[in-house]
Amino acid sequence: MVMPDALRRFKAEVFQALAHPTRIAIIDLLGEKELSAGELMEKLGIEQANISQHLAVLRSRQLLVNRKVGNQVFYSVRDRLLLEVLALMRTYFQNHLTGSLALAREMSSENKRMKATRS
Amino acid sequence: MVMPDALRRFKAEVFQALAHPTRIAIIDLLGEKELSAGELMEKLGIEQANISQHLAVLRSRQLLVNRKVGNQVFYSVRDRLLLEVLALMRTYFQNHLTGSLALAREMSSENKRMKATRS
DNA sequence: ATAGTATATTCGAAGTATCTAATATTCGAA
DNA sequence: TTCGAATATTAGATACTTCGAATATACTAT
Repeated sequence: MVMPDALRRFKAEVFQALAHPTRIAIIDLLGEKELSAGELMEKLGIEQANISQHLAVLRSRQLLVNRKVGNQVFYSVRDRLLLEVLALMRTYFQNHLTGSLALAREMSSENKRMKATRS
Repeated sequence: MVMPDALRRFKAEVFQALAHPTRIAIIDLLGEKELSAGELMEKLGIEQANISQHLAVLRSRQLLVNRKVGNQVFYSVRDRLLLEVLALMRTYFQNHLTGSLALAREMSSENKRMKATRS
């Protein structure tokens, strides 16, 4: 029996939300601790409007929640289960990165550092 | 320290591959057993060219492998870890589906059946 | 009230994804 | 070798995503 289409669309939307390097970086950072939009902007070194747009995507798919404190808006991951999914994916990526040759070349110098750190 | 950009792009590509309802359906079906392109086409009821294109996406990101048997091409999931990721996501979706109101409405009749089946 | 800071939204250009229809390739059987 | 079946690729139309620039909103402090 085939999964209901509505559920497949829902899943696809969540994956779609994760399908951008900047948004992956955002979720990884927020997995450690809550951060304001401005702090994220600083850490990622991208335009204010751009991060705001990416946050809007993650909000609209309900991967993030936010709370206002005065002038600032602090974001965090809505459900830590999502972080477990990402952790599992990390294992997956480690299994297959070396098979991805063009990438391996591009990353040869960053490789050792990476293995020592969390992602 | 921020994750290297090349790695973030690689991850994003994998999520991108999962970011389509038809492709999610394909992976779910192949999680049970190897199937030919034609069998997938039949089960999903979509155009031949279309499924072939979706299979090409999944192949190019190396989520699937294939073997030829005469005229046919059989596909299977390359790494079962990916299926574990999808299984975890199922739990995630169950936690949040009910919060997604428009969807809940759309699915009200399929709901009980769904909980009884694997997805 | 006004100015300043933090964040969100809108707009338009450029790029990417998706679909169908048409065509190409590959293989086995007659 | 030609035919038919299974699959892949290409082409072109349409829809979606992404970006930076400009503008809007919301809140604080003066």
